[in-house]
Amino acid sequence: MTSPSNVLRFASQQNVDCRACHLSSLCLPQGLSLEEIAELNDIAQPLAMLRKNEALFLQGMPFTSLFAVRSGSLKQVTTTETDEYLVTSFFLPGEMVGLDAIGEKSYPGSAVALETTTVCELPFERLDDLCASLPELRRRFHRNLSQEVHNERLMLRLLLRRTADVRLACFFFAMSERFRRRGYSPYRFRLAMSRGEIGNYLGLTVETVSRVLARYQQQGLLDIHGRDFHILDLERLSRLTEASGRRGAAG
Amino acid sequence: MTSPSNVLRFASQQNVDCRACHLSSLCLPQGLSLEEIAELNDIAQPLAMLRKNEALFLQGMPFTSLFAVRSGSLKQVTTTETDEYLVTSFFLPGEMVGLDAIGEKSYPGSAVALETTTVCELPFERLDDLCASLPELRRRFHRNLSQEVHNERLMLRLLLRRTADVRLACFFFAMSERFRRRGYSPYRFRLAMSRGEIGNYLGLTVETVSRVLARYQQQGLLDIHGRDFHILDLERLSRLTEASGRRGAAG
DNA sequence: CGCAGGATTGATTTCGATCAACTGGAGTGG
DNA sequence: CCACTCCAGTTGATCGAAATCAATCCTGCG
Repeated sequence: MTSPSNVLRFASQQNVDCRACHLSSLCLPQGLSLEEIAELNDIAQPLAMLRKNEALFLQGMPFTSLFAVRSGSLKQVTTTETDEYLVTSFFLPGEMVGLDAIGEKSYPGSAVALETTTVCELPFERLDDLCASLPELRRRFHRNLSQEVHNERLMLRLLLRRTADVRLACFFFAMSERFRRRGYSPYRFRLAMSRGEIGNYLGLTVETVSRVLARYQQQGLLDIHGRDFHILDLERLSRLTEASGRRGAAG
Repeated sequence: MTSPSNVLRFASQQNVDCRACHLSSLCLPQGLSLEEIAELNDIAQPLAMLRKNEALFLQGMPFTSLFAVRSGSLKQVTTTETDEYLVTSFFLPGEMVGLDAIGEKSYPGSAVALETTTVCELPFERLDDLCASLPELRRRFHRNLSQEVHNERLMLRLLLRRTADVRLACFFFAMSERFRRRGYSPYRFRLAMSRGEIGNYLGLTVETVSRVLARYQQQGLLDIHGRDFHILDLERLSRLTEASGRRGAAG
């Protein structure tokens, strides 16, 4: 249980132009006018840099900003009242961190870098103001939030009634899609998280993750070397994903 | 698998005043000024009435409105590509239906009445416009959406690593809280959904639900008669809720 | 009264957690 | 440079929780 050592060390020496944040690669600004994007960029803060195990924010810190991942990756973890350590999300480049904090006064979990990671900050106060004047942004923003609700709900509800095999297939398929959407190869990628973190995220033990991966490897579905994954048969993986669960039934 | 027979029959004969919707009992308007609430009420449509198994909207229908439950209750069900029937939520009086549709062009699931149910409609178009002019409403609204993300995420992620016992304890505890928050007794309530629907919602089979309930009954935790539930020992129920799960581990 | 669908109870099986031992690579220091 | 340690990952054996299969038992309802 490696607790994050430091918090949010801004690389303030490199006073990067806001546009370096490449907000345009985020889903939020799609469909906005150039002027609107410019306005949005204006509120974005310079890049911040995190090293492995450093936290972008800690659970319970007052909510002030959303963050866009520029490079690297993070996990979000929540510690429950019963001292359970739950990995609730992973964030890849181009994705938005902190959406689930908007309603709260404070962040509901800690965002911890899985490797060297850069992010840019979007002060929520200003984003909120901007929403008032830019209807398209507001709509985009609502859509983003809402899809988050929807995805999580369906995803987890499906996971709930899936075997370990299928859960992992879903995980890799989803990861593949996320890489594809951002313009990376959907077939080959490196995931910075450990087996334990994947297991935690999916509600499985390390041992089970390891065993299932071994089986996949031996079936020629994936080629795995440490944390480098190579999807050999995406088609079959996708079919596995759809294998119907076993639990629960009618309505 | 009882498929909803009809769709959305408005009781247009009873042309109720908007205020009858009692929007004030929803969480949304809390903290708004009287004027703001009035404006919000102005966009609310008259009551609609649904009989058991009638749908408020069907999965795939174009998204137009949110709905506030006035009396009765509903389930939301999603049919996946693999023809699985998933109960994704239950809605009680005072709660908001359709939040997870906001981002989409269409409703991601069908809302079906579990019993005779009345709702009032909030056309989203107008709510959205209103958000532009009422910052407090906008904030409220964001908060609502975001909490939905957060709750779902945590709830399901916990469920994922809980035994059947604990899942059901969570379910009843949550229900109890929801009734309490709306001013009803947190100890005695009738739930219109079947065992099968509860099981589906929690990712358990009917048999397991039945067995666990039997155990609870015999342990003097709940008193159960059909669909009437009487929580005898809320304290113990709450403690059960916190019993740490078994799956997954470190990070 | 009889029937249908929901609910309960029992027997068996299977999946994945748990416990435990071991491997291998990266980092450390003598 | 090699021994040692440490931790992530793998592999094996066992056990328990819940699904599955299979009868009933209610209970409201036409």
